[in-house]
Amino acid sequence: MDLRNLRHLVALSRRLSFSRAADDLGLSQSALTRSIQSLERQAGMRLFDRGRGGVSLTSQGHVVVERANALLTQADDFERQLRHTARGEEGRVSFGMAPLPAWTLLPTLLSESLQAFPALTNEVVVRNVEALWPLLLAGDIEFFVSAEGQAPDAPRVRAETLGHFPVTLIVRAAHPLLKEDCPDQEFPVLLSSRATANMAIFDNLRKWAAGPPHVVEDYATLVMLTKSTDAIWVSSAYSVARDLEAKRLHALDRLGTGTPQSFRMVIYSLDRRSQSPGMLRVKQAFRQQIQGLRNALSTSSSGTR
Amino acid sequence: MDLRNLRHLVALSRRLSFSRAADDLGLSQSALTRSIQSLERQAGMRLFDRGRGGVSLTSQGHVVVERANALLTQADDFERQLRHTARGEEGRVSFGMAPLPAWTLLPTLLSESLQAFPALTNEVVVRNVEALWPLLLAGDIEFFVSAEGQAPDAPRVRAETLGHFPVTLIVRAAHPLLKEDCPDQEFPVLLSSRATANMAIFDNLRKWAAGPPHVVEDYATLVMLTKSTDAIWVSSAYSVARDLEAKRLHALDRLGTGTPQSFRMVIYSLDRRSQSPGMLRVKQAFRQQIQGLRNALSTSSSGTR
DNA sequence: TAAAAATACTCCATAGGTATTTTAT
DNA sequence: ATAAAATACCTATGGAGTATTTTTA
Repeated sequence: MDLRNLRHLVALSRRLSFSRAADDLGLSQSALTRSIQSLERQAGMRLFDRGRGGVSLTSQGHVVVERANALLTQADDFERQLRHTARGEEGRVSFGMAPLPAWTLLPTLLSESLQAFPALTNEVVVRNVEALWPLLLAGDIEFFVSAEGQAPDAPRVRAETLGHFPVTLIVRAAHPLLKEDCPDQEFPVLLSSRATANMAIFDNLRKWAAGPPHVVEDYATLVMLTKSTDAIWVSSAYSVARDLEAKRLHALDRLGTGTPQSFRMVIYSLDRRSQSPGMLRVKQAFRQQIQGLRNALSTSSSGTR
Repeated sequence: MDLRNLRHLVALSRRLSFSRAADDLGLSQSALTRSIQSLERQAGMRLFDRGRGGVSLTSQGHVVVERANALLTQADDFERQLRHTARGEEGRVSFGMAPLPAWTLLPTLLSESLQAFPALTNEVVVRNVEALWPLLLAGDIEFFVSAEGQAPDAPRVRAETLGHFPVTLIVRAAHPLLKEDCPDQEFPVLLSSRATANMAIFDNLRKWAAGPPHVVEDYATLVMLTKSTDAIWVSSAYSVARDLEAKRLHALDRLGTGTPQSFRMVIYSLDRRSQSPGMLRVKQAFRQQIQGLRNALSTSSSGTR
């Protein structure tokens, strides 16, 4: 059953004239005649009565046209949904996020997605990197976003850079270290991930750090702690852009030369799996967001000249 | 959007192997490969991930396959309904019947139709011939069945013979005329149609008839009258086969030579309209029924030898 | 007789087949 | 190295166009 013939059928049923209907369809009259003939042959019955005074539907024709219309409607729906799916505006995206990128990027992404593409189902898992790898390898998630780190060596993994996050030491407003005449003094250190504990930055921190860093995965808690104590939070300015802007938190310019000023935010996926349109959309959205953060921060810092 | 491609899609989604699926479809592996490629090109996205360990659906593929399945199901339904409609097992038949054929043929036809083809809607109008012609010409009914008569000359009409009905004079059991020694006596005459009043038979009846015939269109009334009075009913043995068989009514063998012994039962339709499968089915059913009546009556009359 | 549908023919796009090459484990 | 998918090349079916004939009111 060729849908093309059915489209011809309904066109003819509307116009009740081969010439006019053919015109509507952008076909020649003869082509339409043969198409309908072929359809009638397949159907095994006459669908139209031809006469000088035009064309009329037979009683069976009426029934068939109605059903053909229903079928064509569903076929059109299918094609439209197909286009949406191809654009990642429909369907499902399952992915993972490490806490820092989740806190930084997820709220904006989801609020945009929910209102722009209500038909797209987002399934997001927020875990630490160690927990995300097995999910990726098992195929439970299509990709995940985290700071660059070492991949398990077994599988073929595709790692694509989303952008660079500045490494920032964050302290509360009116923190002792913000004063010019700060006495040498030790402060507790907060981290969101154990992985960060091995970075070169941390060695540099030893000067003011009080003992081993506290690792807390929950961002809300970290923000609250940093605001209410003298702890130094090793994070990224991007993750608290709002609070920095409002001067509720401050960036400490004491990373020390020779230590990396930023880290790479990476999207990990299995290279044998193709990337879904939804994933491509998410990837692009994250890159734009990071670009936006970079611009916002550079203008605000140059704004305080 | 070609349904063929979608069938290939679902076949592949079931087998998850191009070779196997192609085999299922009666296609070569290369043809299936190209078909899926073409589909993916049209869709603008990958639907399958190919790997040595077989083939797997992408997340979008899953969604698309589900919808394709729904669409194909409806397409199959469409085709099945099309076949039914073509066989007259579904759809609608609108037709008319004159009282005599309606009484004789309709109950059997409808009871068979209702149980065998519940999806076929029957719309039957029972009127006298004069009332049926305008309905036919207006297109309200597709055909009607009545005894042969003169058609209005205006339109092109197709008249097809369904069979021959015997003309029968019918009287009650123990009617005076059934006795050997019946005295010359006059009896009232019953007709179901004014049209019959002009037939040659009626002249012959003058011998025993009492005045002009009574024309009654309602068959139940006619049967009741005939059974309870000495009236002579000019009808057909076919219309009261049951009562004749049970000897509640009797056929009077006094038509007289030279008068027609039977009349033609005809199905009238407009020759510019094609005949619907439903009409063809009804026509055939009527012919079979008339054939059956002929056999039943000839064996019963020969059975009383 | 004139308007509309049906046919005759031609062309070409494409689905499909066979044979072969590429790919991934 | 091998099994499976992708490609190359060819054929044939049928959808569509132009020109013409047939039909019918």
